[in-house]
Amino acid sequence: MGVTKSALFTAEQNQMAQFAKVLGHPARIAIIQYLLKSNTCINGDLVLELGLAQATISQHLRELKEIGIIQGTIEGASVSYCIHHGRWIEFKEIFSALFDQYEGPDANTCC
Amino acid sequence: MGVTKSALFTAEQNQMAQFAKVLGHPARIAIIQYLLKSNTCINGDLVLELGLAQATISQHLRELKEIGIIQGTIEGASVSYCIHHGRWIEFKEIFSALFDQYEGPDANTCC
DNA sequence: ATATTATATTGCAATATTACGATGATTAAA
DNA sequence: TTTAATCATCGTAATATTGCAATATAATAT
Repeated sequence: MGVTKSALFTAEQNQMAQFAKVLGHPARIAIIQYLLKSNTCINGDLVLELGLAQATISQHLRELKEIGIIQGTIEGASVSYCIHHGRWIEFKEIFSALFDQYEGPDANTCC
Repeated sequence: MGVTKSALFTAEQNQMAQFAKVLGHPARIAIIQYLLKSNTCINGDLVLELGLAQATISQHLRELKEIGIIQGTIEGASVSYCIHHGRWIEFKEIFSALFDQYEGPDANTCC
């Protein structure tokens, strides 16, 4: 049916999945990496850097913005994007907690 | 066109995106969390826990297995799943590195 | 005012994902 | 051996995602 049954899961599970989903495209990973390196960038920078069409980059930027991991500021005729500090920390902590929860293989019960 | 242009990105970017994509569904987050709590589980456990059909759970387990984050062992008539230690550590480090790369907002250049 | 630059949005085609019933394969129990 | 239990795979319907050309919007420059 193609539609995720979000009602079966907790708000936290849905949020984690939504964030992971946004990172689940190499263009969006590349945009994040570019921002980590350059602090800011505009759509046009990414068009040159990634080799995708302007409309496509704009769409990826929107998804990153919607989940809150980046923010955009109008700067004359262009829009300057950067990492959203608070949101970055928030997701970092959520996923660190997940990763740290793993204790390592249990010799008795592990398959 | 619906097909990701993987050729435009580095192997690392594609790998990170593929892993994030697998985590990008609440059922798969829930499966991971269940495994973190119980060490092992079988398909039937998850059907009861999550409320999705057996075929659907099986499909999600396959995706987690394909990326390597879990492994399955035949245990009589059932299959016992658990976290794949090495792969877990590998992804943990890749994503920790990404998250730690962020230095915080730069007052001069940040938007 | 007009042209230029930069980005967002719309509409569309191709492909991918999600979910599940039905079916098949395998093991254990009766 | 028949039955039940467990899981994977196939086929299919509904929906989502990806990518881009065309167009719209907004700011700046001429």
